[in-house]
Amino acid sequence: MKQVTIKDVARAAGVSYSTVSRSLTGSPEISEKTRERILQLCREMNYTANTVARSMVMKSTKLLGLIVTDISNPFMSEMAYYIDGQTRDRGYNIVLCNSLRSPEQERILFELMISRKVDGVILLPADSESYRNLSPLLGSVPTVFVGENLRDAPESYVTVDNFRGAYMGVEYLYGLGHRKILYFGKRKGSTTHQLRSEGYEAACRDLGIRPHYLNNTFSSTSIKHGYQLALQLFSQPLEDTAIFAATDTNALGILQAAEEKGIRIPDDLSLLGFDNIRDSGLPRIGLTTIEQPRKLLASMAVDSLLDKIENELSGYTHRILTPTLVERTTCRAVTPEG
Amino acid sequence: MKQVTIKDVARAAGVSYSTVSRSLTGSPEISEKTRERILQLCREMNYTANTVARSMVMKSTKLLGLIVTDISNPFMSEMAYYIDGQTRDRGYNIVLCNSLRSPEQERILFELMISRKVDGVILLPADSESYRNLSPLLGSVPTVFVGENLRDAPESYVTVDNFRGAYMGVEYLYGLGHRKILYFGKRKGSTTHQLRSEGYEAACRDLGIRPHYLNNTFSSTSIKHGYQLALQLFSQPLEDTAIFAATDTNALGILQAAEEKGIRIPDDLSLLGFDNIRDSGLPRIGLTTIEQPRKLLASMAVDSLLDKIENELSGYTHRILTPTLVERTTCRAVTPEG
DNA sequence: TTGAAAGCGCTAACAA
DNA sequence: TTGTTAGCGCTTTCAA
Repeated sequence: MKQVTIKDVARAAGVSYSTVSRSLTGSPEISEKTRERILQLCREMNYTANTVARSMVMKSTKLLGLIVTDISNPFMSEMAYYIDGQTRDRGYNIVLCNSLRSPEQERILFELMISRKVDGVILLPADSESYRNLSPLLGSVPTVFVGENLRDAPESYVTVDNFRGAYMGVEYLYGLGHRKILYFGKRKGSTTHQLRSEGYEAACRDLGIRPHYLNNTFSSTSIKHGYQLALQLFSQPLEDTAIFAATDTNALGILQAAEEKGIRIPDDLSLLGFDNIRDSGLPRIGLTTIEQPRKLLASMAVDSLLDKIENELSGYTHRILTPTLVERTTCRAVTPEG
Repeated sequence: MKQVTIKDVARAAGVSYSTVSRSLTGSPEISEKTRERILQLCREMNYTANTVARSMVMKSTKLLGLIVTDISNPFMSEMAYYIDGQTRDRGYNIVLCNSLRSPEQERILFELMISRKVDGVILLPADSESYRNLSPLLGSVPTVFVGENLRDAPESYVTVDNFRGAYMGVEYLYGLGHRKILYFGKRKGSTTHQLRSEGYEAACRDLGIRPHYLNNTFSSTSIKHGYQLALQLFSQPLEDTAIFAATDTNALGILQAAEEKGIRIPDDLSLLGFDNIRDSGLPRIGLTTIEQPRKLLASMAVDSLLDKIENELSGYTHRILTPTLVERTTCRAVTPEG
């Protein structure tokens, strides 16, 4: 597949190749007449500038690395959608990689992005250790972490206020009359989940009800894991009137187990999720949940990153967004006992 | 962000920079001793080769363009997941773009991929005209189309046998006793949909039942559109005992409308989808559907493309996979009338 | 086994 | 306004 280069165009036009370059880059130091003529010729010859060569001299690839744990996860793919939309307008393209939640893979990918000379990377981290694992590399490329609270780490991140989200969730359930609320899927190894369970606990304490947990013995969340855990839970009589699931995927698993066990939701049991993934809004599911504002999360991440890149800012920004409650059909009011 | 280059390493090692290059590329014409020493030094200096510069001279970026209509669509994101997995093993990375189903955007993106000098592109086309629109550019980069039947066009594609899938669907419903089967969401402007409705019609003819359609007046498919269309349908008494939806997203919309109208599925009406998107397997949904084998589709696409690239094959391949029926809970047996 | 040098396709500083 | 030229960081002949 023979490619036509700037030299071929120059030869055909009978000018030097810097003149062609000037026409292409929109340089002012060239006559409008010549530019028109050259541009026309480029079209005729089917010439498109070689971005790789341009990147070399410009020291900018206009490429952004996007490292997610798993693009087939609806939360991630929606984020990718928004991120692509908002960066392409600004002349960037996305190099997509899946870390598969492996810290090892994640490090390899991060190094790969560095050697590919991407202008920046947006990272949806594999776990709560990602920041620590990657920190020796963070000086090599502008980076923003998404969805993980890095507390006061000196690196940009944007996330949702998971503590507050969980707190709100408990308040909502309490307002509906629930006094026995189980937190389902508590999980180690993730700041996000740490904060969610802390928010739950704080709210319980403030409202004078007893916090209690069903721990997630799996290290990741998926519908299947939620289902297995819930099956276990439903094998004994349940005292609780409401379950607060750590994630929507967990909640979906609970839904499935409940259906099999003949437990009606919300009639017998209220269910509240966290994330508001796309699936949750589907007919027949209608999961009430705490929403992470994905579009906003994406645009904040993009803004932070491009600021860093384009203004050569060397600082960092932390943005914590407040989640909102999306009421659907899995929670109902009950009369508080006692 | 100062980057260390091959020259810095060479200087530090007291060798010429071609020696460093040889250590890195695994060239045989270098002593094992020197290589070890250099490699060690690279690690110490935190040096990673500049892929952009390498691409220039190698005339290969090890980058593949992936153009989808919308990565937030679960079908596409799963494809992306598999494609990434199978290409990264082979040293490639993916540049992801969304065409938003706009032929105009799609052409711009395709040109962008050409100027980025990707080694190949995998295209999930915006519509049935994509091949024609893009054909002037197809000579510039190895390409494979996914999910659209290009008939006998001289370009690689991999797709599912949509005709056969629809035919199988009708046979299944017929076997369950259904004689009045509505095809829901017939749509123009897509070979895929053309073939599906042809398969439906052929099966009806062969089985001696009357084909009839509810046309999709929207040009794209989404849950919302399916919902609106179904609402319209359910506003009058329905003769049919089964609906064959052109896509799972349509079927999901039907599910929602049915729920609102108090039509029980499958008790009052059987529903069959097409695609088997992830959502369809969710608890409480359990849509019976014709499955497109996504993982296989992805690996065939990757194989076709990499064959073309790595073996500099100038021909093309057509691969049409047979779909399978996934039985879940939205279809039930009825006693045929008459 | 190693070094010197050309060249990949482009941009931009400098000259004309 | 245009041309000449250096150089971006690398791989790969060709010589030594």
